[in-house]
Amino acid sequence: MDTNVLANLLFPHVTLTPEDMEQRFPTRNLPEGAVISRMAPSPTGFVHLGNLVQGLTSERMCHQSGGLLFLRVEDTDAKREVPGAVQTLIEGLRHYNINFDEGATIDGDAGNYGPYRQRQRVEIYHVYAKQLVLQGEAYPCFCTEEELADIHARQEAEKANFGYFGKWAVWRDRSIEEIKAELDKGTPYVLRFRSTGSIENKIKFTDLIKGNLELTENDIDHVLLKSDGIPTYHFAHAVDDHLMRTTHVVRGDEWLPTLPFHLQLFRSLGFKPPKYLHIGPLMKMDGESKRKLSKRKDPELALTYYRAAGFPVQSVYEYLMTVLNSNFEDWRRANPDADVDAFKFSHKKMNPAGSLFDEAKLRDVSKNVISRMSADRVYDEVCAFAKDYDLDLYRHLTAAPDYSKAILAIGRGGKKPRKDFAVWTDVKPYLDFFFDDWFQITDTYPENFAKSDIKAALEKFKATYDPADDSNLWFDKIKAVADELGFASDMKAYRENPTAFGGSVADVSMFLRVAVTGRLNSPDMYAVMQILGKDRVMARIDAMLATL
RNA sequence: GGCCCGUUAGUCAAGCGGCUAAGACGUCGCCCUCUCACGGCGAAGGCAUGGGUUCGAUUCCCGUACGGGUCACCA
Repeated sequence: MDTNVLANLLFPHVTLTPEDMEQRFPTRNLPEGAVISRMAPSPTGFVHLGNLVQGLTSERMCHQSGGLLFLRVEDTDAKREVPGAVQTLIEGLRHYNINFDEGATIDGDAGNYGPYRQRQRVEIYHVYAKQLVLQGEAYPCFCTEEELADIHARQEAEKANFGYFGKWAVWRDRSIEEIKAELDKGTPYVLRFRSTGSIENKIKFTDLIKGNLELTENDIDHVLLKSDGIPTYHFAHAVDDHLMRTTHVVRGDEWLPTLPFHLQLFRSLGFKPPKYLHIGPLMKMDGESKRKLSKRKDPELALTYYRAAGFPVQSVYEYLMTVLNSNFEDWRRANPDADVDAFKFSHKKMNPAGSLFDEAKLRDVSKNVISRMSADRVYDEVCAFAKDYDLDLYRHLTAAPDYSKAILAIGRGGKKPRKDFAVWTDVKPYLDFFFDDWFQITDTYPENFAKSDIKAALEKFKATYDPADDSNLWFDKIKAVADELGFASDMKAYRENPTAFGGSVADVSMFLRVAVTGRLNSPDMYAVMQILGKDRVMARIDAMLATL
């Protein structure tokens, strides 16, 4: 067959050539070793952990190598497109420190290698589609959906491999006349790749994460252009990543099975393939077994889930880093205050297998992250969270910012900061007793203490409490109260001979704690009283006394 | 079913032919000038399995099992 005739029949409007494209999108002028990579999501409006894992890897590799990261919107499937998705995506990723140097923006494009939305690149794809037809490596296929389903059914019956190949590839070797006849009728068609591969052959391939792989050649005549003229992912991937001069493709390892096809495409098009990093999936426990996190079943896959659950952005970010680069945790311990950007990310530290998503670990990372924040920062973040998810908390905090910050500053800073919060929803139960309208007695005294002792302790403390005292003097006074009651003021002595005393200074403290905070547990009582102020402390003790 | 990837404790993981097989989370126990939160110390717990190669295999090769992925005009 004269491929020239076919090419002009299918693409009469295409006058540009691959050479024109090369000139329009020249090789980028970047230093040796600079990584050029991209995020190429479809605009479904659903930003998930998988996106973030991939994006983080790309972003780190690009920006640590002096390269650049761009955003390309894979909107070739119009059915899945959600309005506003690009904005959601860009903003979501920006939260996580993923910023693009180039590519699609909320309302357009930025950069010289665009357009960055695939549906706007149709004429570019057609240049190469025509080229492949000319080379005899692509042909039209007029099969209907039903015919393809029938082929699949017959393959199933014959226990044959699935797919459009070999004898099943019914349009592969039709005459130009037959093709023209269908074209004249206006029958819709797709453009297929004419694969010369065989499943008898293996190809060797080195993935930057998985290492050396041995894959079976592709023998399927995959679709290049859909019947609406829009390319499939595969074809767009080859054309775009070549023209946009991508050096590294980071993607989920669900793409591994189609990699041989992609490699074929690059070769047929005369492109040098990029380096690939195929990341294992994030899994979760489902009963007894693991499985890949799924969009439909697992709400925790969505980034919005973590925001609603109250995880700081930085916590999710650092958790993901620990999953991606196993030495991140060690680095963080050694550099607790360093900016995360200072960590040297390496694809060599990435695990070839999938990882189980571990919320307990996330919580631990988060506690550490939050413990390193200043009180002001915590205040700001909690307010931002509460504004959307807990208005009551928001109002309390914003009505008394200095008071709130003082509370949040307890045990913060220093070498061994408190780690009370993993998520922002932990904040309210931690500090609610500081606010009079929330304060209530939730814990009660153990039965084995006489009310008279409790009463005496509270009264004695009241008589001597002076907020001007430093913490040592404050505590000495409590010890004195203990002594007067016949309680041990020295814990060591008490532990050695508990029966010799009515109780200990710890118990006296507990009497005060319940009266003042309403609970058996609280942060340091000295700090608590300092923040509450003498009036509140006295009022609460009086209220407790009234019940005894 | 075909093809592919993976497999070190409950989880995340170091390890890259010779080690009593790191560390972290979780669990449990003990300690720590008032509880809690920290912090410290300690414990339980592991190289899926069978063959090779080798003086020697967690490490290399093959099989098996198990887990995962993929076989669309979705990405």
